[in-house]
Amino acid sequence: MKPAAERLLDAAETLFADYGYNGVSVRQIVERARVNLGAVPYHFGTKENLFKQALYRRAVPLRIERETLIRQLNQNGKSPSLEDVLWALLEPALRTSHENDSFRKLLGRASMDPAPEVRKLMTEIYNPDFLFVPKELRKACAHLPNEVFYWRLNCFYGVMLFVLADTGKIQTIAGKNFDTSSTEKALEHIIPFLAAGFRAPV
Amino acid sequence: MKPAAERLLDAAETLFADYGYNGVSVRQIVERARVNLGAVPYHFGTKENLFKQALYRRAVPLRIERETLIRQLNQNGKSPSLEDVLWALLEPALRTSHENDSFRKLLGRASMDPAPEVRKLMTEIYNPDFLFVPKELRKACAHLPNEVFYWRLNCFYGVMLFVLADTGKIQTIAGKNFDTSSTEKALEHIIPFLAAGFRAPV
DNA sequence: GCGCTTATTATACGCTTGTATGAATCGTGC
DNA sequence: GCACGATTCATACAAGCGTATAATAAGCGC
Repeated sequence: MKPAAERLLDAAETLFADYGYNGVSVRQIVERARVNLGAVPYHFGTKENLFKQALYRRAVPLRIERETLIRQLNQNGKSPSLEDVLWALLEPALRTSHENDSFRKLLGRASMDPAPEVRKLMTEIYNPDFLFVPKELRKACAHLPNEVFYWRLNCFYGVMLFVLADTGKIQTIAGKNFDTSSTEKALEHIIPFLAAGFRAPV
Repeated sequence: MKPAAERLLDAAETLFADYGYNGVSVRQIVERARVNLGAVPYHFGTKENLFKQALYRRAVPLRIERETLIRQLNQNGKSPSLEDVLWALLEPALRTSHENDSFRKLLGRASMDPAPEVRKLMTEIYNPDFLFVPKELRKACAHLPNEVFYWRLNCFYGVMLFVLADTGKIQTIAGKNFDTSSTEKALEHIIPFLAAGFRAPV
């Protein structure tokens, strides 16, 4: 059996993803993890820190992988295409997430969670991305005026987060046989959409 | 001074928009509304119903307005352009919302709130849209295969909700002088992006 | 197999939560 | 100006919350 701290992280990941930070109590987490209530103060101190660790456990490696991918793309000599950049930005998140449904949702939903504790953590962990992601996209869209670029970047984030969060809205409309579980298929559809959007005439 | 029930709805709208359903207590709402605690059970019964009424108060008129706009578009004889349909679908939500920041956020964020109570209400109120919105967009994108269309519809919802929710992410990146408060400007940038995405070659 | 660190347990504390209720107050038709 | 329905009020309740802690158990180098 996994150690208690790890089982707590697993349970926290799933529950926070499904019900949000304020929708889950510490007692619900320990019950799912089959762990004593005192284990939370012992291993993590506070609920907020448990949430933070559950997020960091996967988000930090993911961020590093994304940066590595982009670096490789740039090392190839010539400047990468818009599609390549979009792919490098989206693929790690989508793949990690499709290997692990809970974390995909957690990442997507936490990015939109208005709770101050969550917002604080998200800007903390994604401040490096705040500088990195736009910079790479900017290079691939050098011709766009600033204002236009930022509005389109806004659209990019919207699409990315909505796909990650996986609210099931599309299934409700398209029916159960519509499949969103394949990373390749998701990228195959999303990237052309976004690329066309970024390339739209001003 | 406004009656207590209305002030409760106003306070609920703002607070739920900023902190989420589970991030706000009834006591915080009555304090902001300058109303006695007992007024909530008296006028609304439960917290959940207060949330529901705060949502319905503006969401129902908005939905009706959207449907009217689309109907007018179709009455003009020839079938409307993709841009026209996108405009009719987005404009009421964005305008209502820019006249009332709280409700914009509330609508966008509630759409992504994972709390079961919220999900229940959102599908309840937006079931008519679930049939309506896609049908209109589908007509304007008749050439797309089903699977492609639904993935692009997914992107559409992502963009719409992210713009509504207004998380401030773009300001963090683009700086304070980047303005998202103008409805016209928002539509002017979002619609070409989405239209190009829907028109991307398969 | 003793000793010491690390982990787990049961339990308790003070506080906040949503909701309920009976008494006080208000507004208004007569 | 009084009576009566509609509202507002202070207060109470049980349940759940996050966190703390002292006692117990387990792991392990020696």
